[in-house]
Amino acid sequence: MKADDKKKAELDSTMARFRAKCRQAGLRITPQRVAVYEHLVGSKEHPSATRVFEQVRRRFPDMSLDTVNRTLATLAELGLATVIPGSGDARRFDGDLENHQHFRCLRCGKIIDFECPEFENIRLPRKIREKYKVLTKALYLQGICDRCG
Amino acid sequence: MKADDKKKAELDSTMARFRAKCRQAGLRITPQRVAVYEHLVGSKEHPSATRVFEQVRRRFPDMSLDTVNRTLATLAELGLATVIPGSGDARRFDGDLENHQHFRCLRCGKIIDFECPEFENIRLPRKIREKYKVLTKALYLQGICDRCG
DNA sequence: TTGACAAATCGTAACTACTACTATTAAGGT
DNA sequence: ACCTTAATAGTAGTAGTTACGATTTGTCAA
Repeated sequence: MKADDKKKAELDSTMARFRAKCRQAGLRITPQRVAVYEHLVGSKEHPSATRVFEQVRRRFPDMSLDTVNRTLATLAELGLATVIPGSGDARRFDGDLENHQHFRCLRCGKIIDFECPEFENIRLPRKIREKYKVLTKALYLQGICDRCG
Repeated sequence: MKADDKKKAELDSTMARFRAKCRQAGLRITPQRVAVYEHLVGSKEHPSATRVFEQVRRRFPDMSLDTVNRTLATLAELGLATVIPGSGDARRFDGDLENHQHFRCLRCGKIIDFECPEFENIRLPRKIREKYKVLTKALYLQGICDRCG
């Protein structure tokens, strides 16, 4: 199973980076943090904190939702995860650091990844570049997905 | 004061469009709706529902927050207002229908408008255009503003 | 290894944003 | 002016997030 081996190697290096980042920031590597992060990078569903909690709880029955929330916030601060733009519902998280954008279905809430090189290469207006410190730049689409349309 | 006259005329036509849209959708034109909409289009601060409530309450002391929330949702449905992308805090609304984008300061929460023709002319990937029904497209920036930086 | 320290966690409570419900009010057509 | 019914005020309920104290447990150094 070559494909599986490759996946496993990828996960290993991802986890190694996670550990490095934590150590570098003086953060402890707790089983809870590892579990939350592992779940996030292993999931393609862009989960909310509650969703992560439900899933991780199956392996750590007495983990608290607060820990999940704090951990996700920490991961976002470390740059190991991002909060996906939204319009007022529960925060949704993404552990994929590759440059990509999101489409959200207004009916079922599903979030779909896509790439848009044209957007990534865009030049922001001078007024913005010079006056403000831009930390994140996202193209955010909303609409109806194929299953709901 | 020519400038003032022009502003007044603009507001008049904006309110006329509001009335037309309501009538067309079979919605009643209540003082509360008018007050909320007037405040929204007159404000450049991209207010949250609570903020609108606080302001409008000064003229309508017994208006309820629920009405503000419902009205803002209605305005968004009618296409007279938009919900600005965010990362999980209170929804912020915008009554400006001109095509423009938003920068949000992570420190003070201020939202700044800007235009980006390059973005507006962007061509979305085929995969997205063909498979999904895209209803809104936004460029969303986060960072630190000039006053906070 | 063991022990000490401090960070992280659990459990729970508090808080905020938003939504739902019911009785009452009032917009808009006749 | 009246009647119908949508919209509102007031309030209660729900969901998401944050805060706090007591306890646990990584991490480091002896």
